[in-house]
Amino acid sequence: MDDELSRVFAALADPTRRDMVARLAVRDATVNELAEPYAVSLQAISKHLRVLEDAGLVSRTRQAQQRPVHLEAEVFDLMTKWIERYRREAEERYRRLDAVLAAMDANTPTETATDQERGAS
Amino acid sequence: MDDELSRVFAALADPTRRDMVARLAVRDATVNELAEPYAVSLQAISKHLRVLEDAGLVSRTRQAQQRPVHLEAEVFDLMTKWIERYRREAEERYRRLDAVLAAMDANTPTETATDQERGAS
DNA sequence: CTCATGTTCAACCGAGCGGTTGAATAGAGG
DNA sequence: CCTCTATTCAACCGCTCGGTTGAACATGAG
Repeated sequence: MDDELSRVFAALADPTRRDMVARLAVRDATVNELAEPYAVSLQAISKHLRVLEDAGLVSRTRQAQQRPVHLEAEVFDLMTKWIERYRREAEERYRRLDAVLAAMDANTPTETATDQERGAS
Repeated sequence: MDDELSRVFAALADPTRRDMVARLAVRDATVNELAEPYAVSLQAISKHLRVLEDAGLVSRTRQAQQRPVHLEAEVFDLMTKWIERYRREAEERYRRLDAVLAAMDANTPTETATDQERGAS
């Protein structure tokens, strides 16, 4: 299959699955309980859960005939780390550009501004 | 189409697109520059960029024949907010469970523990 | 054992995705 | 105008996805 990060992002790219995650954040639930609000078959929900499980977002135990679904918080960190890393870089770059523009505005527009930009990279 | 959050998650579910985002976090780039490292056609990269653009992750301007691609950091916040919200809920629930277990360990294991859990929900 | 409940497996279907190739468009430059 | 470069459009292909239905499996209860 694909790498874990891809699986996690793909799993959350579906509104039904995101909604299930949101509900599982409140409390564990069985497949039937999870399926109740949606106008799709139980099998479809079962498939969605498989996707979430493969992504490591949920785990399942057995309890009599039921299979309670539990949200695993750790995988979220993987995403958050990835996102935050590049968001920070992008924002830093944005601030740097702001500084450059401010410098260009303050000083005479010479090559100083572009030098600053290169030096910071 | 789907909602924005779905588009963003779906866009980042592809390793090539995530890699492009990573590189765009460092500096803007043209389609040709972006395509260079990958063993796929230029048209495939063009499609990937369309996906990223539709998700609001990148923007494009025109500069002579080139179309420089620029990473937009704001959309990352949308994801981060969604993720953090449910991660926090899940972790809080986990801590609560820990407390319950600790209480069960400390006191005589009566119905006190389960009462606490119900009361906290 | 039998039965009801809860869940999953299997096969199928239409839509969309990531990739291809070939042709078209946009703009700079001789 | 013609041409070269950069990029996109269009049609197609194989695969995966989200959904369906019908059958199978797992387990607790009578």
